[in-house]
Amino acid sequence: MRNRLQKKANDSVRVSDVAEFVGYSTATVSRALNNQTGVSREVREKVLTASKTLGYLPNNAARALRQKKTRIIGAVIPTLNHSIYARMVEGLQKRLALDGLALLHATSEYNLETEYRQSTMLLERGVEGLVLVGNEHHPNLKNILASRQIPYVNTYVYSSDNEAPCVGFDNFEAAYAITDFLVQLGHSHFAMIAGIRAGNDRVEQRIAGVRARLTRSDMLLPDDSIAESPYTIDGGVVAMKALNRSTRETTAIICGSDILAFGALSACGELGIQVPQDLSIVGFDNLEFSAHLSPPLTTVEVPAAEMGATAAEHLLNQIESSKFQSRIELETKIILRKTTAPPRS
Amino acid sequence: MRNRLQKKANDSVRVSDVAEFVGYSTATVSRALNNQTGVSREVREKVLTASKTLGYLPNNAARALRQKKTRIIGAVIPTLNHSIYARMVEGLQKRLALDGLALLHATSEYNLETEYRQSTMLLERGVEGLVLVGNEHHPNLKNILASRQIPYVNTYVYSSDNEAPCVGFDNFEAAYAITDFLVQLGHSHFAMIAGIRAGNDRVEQRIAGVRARLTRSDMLLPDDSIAESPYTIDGGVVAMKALNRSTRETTAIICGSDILAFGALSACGELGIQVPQDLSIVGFDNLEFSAHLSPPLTTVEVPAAEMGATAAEHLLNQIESSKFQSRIELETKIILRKTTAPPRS
DNA sequence: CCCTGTTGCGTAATCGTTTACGTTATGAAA
DNA sequence: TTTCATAACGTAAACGATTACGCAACAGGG
Repeated sequence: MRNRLQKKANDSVRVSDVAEFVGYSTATVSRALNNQTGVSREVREKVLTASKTLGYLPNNAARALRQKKTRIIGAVIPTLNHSIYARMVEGLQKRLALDGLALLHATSEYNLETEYRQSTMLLERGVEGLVLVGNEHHPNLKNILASRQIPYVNTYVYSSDNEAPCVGFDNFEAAYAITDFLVQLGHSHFAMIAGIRAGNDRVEQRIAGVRARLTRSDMLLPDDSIAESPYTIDGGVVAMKALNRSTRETTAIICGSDILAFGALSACGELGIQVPQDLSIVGFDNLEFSAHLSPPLTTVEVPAAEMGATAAEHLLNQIESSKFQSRIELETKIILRKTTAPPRS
Repeated sequence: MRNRLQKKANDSVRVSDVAEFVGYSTATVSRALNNQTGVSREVREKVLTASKTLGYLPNNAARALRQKKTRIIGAVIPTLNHSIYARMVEGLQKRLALDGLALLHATSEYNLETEYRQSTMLLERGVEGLVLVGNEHHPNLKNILASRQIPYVNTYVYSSDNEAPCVGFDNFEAAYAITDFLVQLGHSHFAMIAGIRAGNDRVEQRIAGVRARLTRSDMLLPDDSIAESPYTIDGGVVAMKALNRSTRETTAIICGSDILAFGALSACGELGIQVPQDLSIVGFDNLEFSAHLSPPLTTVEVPAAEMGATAAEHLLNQIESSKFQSRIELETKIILRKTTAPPRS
């Protein structure tokens, strides 16, 4: 018995083995396993139990070759180290799993060249769709995706006139809104701690959003009150100290990420700057720790996991129905906490 | 010309297309592309440039089917939301990419049943190796991996007598060491804020390590001074408050993660407990924020990215050379900062 | 009784590579 | 000159699934 059931460990059991075992053809077995029509209930059940007992697992490569479907989606994100992206990837992966798709991902390190290389690598792997971050990509990428008719979606970005398919929020508007909130509080001298602008269009859009709101009230955001900084706490610390030296009349600082705001807050502690009495600070992302900073951080909530799930559905729609909503906007929300107050006097 | 080069967008270019283009057989083209011997330099270069201009990308499914190699590694981790795992996954993926392998991963949510399901899903995808977290798994998992001869490695765990292949650190020893450090400082009344024990052997091992060190000095860690808590900041807050009610003579708290320590520290602020004067607190992981807490957190550094890279190499060795070091120990290190001090009087 | 449609199943082609095996040409050795 | 490696290439058979097509058997309508 054991002899009969247990094949040589190395070569696994194929549909032909199952077919032989139940005494039907591979065609019937295949139809039974993929529950297609044309198989009697009786035979189908035989096949199912036989494949259980034999320990059959389908060979995905063969299936993919024949069907021209890998059931794999790709994603290229800046980094997993940033929890905002990790959460998106997790949301993406879980949503895809519901439809039996898997996720292959790679990191770009905020570098468009790297993003391009990783994307082609994923294409070689046969991904049926691609999730990217931002609107700005290597010029060849769009072409190669178009020529192979690979659906893709840009995440973390949205605007009503966006050329490419996108799932995300309007960075300009979000920045505009949080700036508006600070202006309403009475602030008139602003600074920003932004991320690195090169290869990151979201940073540019947020800067533009802040500027637009300030301009409306005849205020300015001069270049020297924008600190570019990598997305690390230390980066926020350094940027805050630099701004403190160069622009002393500032009463409100808008950070491009809660990570940077954390650093800024930490630097304020060192510098003896009282938040929010001397200085209001806002962040972006609403990370877990943000509610627990002292004082708790006012910030903009970004629905990262939902964005991943929505991106997944976006691609699924593109693949299956070919009629789909190209641009999907997700809500951001200002989370009011304790790092903001009207400016002194 | 454009007519000649541009195929119908839908069906992509195959090696037969390249072969036809250069006037050689598919065998030669294949050999040239995979730079094997038996192709003249001249022809090889023709093939290479032709495949560039035609935009040839190999079909991985066909290759995988023929070679019986998918060049995909799988990983099942508890969650990506926890940066310690995200960092590992990133390290893993990058190391694999160096050898042209891709990573498929799924999350288990600290649930062994889920871990098992996700693992079989990855096996169907044809992963050639599996990265797991911890030593404790679904009883079937070991069997199915053995019967298919799929190499695997348990991460985040190490002991010299570990049955399974592992890459990680000795949780027992690490906990022992940090406890020893606190005992040396003069502490005698301890509490722990641990993670959820169910389905997480690392938590058990750390508790055992703490207990072992205390026992050596005739001290105890009673059950009611261990708070089990999910790995969130809020979880740390709640646990800290509970401990504060039940065990008031405690002078040192060992947290199973910096996340929990963050919450504990935050709760101490609320409760008016001075750290480190009234209470010493230590964490685990050395996350980015830990150096920026107030006071900065004394903790145990865990080399997450290195662990991922090492796990990758471990599997690569298993796959290729079949002789390999089964257990690999990584160093942890106590990071001494400001949340620890001798107990009051 | 014949005709037709449907159900249930089998045969064999197919997906795009890699590769075992053959073949030819070339040069060196005998 | 003959022989024999060796290098460079081609032919065709895999790999393991899915699926187009075909063939019985059977039921129901005429």
